[in-house]
Amino acid sequence: MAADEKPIASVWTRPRKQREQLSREQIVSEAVLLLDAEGIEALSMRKLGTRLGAGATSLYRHVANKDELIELVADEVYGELEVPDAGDPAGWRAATAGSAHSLRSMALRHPWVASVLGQVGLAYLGPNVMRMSDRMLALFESAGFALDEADQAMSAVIAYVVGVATSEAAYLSMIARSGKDEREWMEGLSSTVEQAVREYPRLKDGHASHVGKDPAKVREENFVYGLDRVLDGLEARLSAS
Amino acid sequence: MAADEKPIASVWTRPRKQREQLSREQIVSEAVLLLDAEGIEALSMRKLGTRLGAGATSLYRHVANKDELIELVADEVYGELEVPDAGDPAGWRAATAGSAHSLRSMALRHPWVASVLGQVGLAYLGPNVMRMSDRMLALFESAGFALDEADQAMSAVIAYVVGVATSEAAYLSMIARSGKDEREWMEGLSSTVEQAVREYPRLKDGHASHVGKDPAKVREENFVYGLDRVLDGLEARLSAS
DNA sequence: GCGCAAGTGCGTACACCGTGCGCTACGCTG
DNA sequence: CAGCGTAGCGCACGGTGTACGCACTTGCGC
Repeated sequence: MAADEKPIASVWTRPRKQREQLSREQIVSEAVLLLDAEGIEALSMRKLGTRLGAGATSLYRHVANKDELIELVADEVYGELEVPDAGDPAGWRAATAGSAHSLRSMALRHPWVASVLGQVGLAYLGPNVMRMSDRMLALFESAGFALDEADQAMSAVIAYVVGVATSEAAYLSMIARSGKDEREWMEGLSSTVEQAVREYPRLKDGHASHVGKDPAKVREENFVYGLDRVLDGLEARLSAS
Repeated sequence: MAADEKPIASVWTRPRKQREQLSREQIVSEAVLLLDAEGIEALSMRKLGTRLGAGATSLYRHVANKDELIELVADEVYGELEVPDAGDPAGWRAATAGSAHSLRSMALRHPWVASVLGQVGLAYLGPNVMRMSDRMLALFESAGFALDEADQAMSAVIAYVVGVATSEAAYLSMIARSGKDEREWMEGLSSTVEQAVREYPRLKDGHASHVGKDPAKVREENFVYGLDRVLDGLEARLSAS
């Protein structure tokens, strides 16, 4: 022992330099992990800090505040989207449908995105959002839309997908919170539904016609149906000019 | 003074029975007011209680928890929707378009709804939601859709409108938080936008073509464009059978 | 090699949140 | 008048976002 312990203390006791050094990228990607695992309401600066082996307020050196973190995180997952290259005009419809499916499945992979879209806007300045907007716009231009209309057409498709995904994601996270299976959950609620639906024969029949089917498949079919209608409408517009 | 003050005390000093009596309806409608005035992040049980002249925790006698309150509040504003009666099939398109406009303008009147849709789902059991779903379904059935397809068609239209409204509402609340005018805000951001958009000529031109126009009008036109495409797609489907 | 500025992490603190619990006071039924 | 059910409330607990100032490390100019 003896003597001034401070300088010795040794490499081992000293807290590894002064932490491994945080970075914005690290923070954002750990936040995505946390969000995927526990949902939006479980994201707190403290918990995220702990996960990174850092104190709660250390994150503020790299991120202005929680809202900014959420914007970063939202843009991050937009980076997962796959938008095909603009090829021949004939492939336009398939390419657009592919992008739409990619967007939907991203939103279902990260259901918390849906609860964040209403705060964060959709198309704002994040590099990944911009890149994917640009690529989609290229798709529509190559199909024959003039720039202004291409923008409107793209927005329409995105709006449709976001709308579907919002409602699906909300539904799925509700189920996830209950800890049950999608099927179990529907069975558990069926009596309540029956009662609520009593006065509305149309809704009742609608519900009845889904019973017994695979809910995930039904959701997918509904998505495709609407997407086809949107694309039909756009295609008609295209061949009119 | 003198004597046992209790029974006298008089109607005036006595704290008005024991408060005016809260009710679920009162709570919900005051919550809507608060949300409209200050946005979603300003809604707290304490603040809402105070506004109602009640203690914070008194609300829990009428509402299970904050999440349930939010579900109630969401259903409440769905009650503002106007869905025309199902009349002759010819009027189907106009009636649907009317419903869509009604939904969009509700969402812009109450921009917080957008940030709540991702948590609350859309179509779940609230009486107002059910009533409006039923009426819209009637619209599609009277147009000639079979029940199952009517349901898909309705969902498609709603998804589109929700998607547009989500992004518009997020955008508008962002501006509202900044305290600026929509136009001022866009000007304040224009240099940032220009920089972000530098590498993407398509996005750049798209932005450029909007400059100087009335932003609210642009948003409305974009909405109508997409809605027309969706309705075109549905109408085509209808005349094919 | 040294000293200093810039940048990073963290402990503390504050104001606020949702909500469980148990007490009180009222209005109603018998 | 007794008693009971119910509504409101004060308090407390554990959690939140984040401002602030201190301690330390790192990198750069001499």
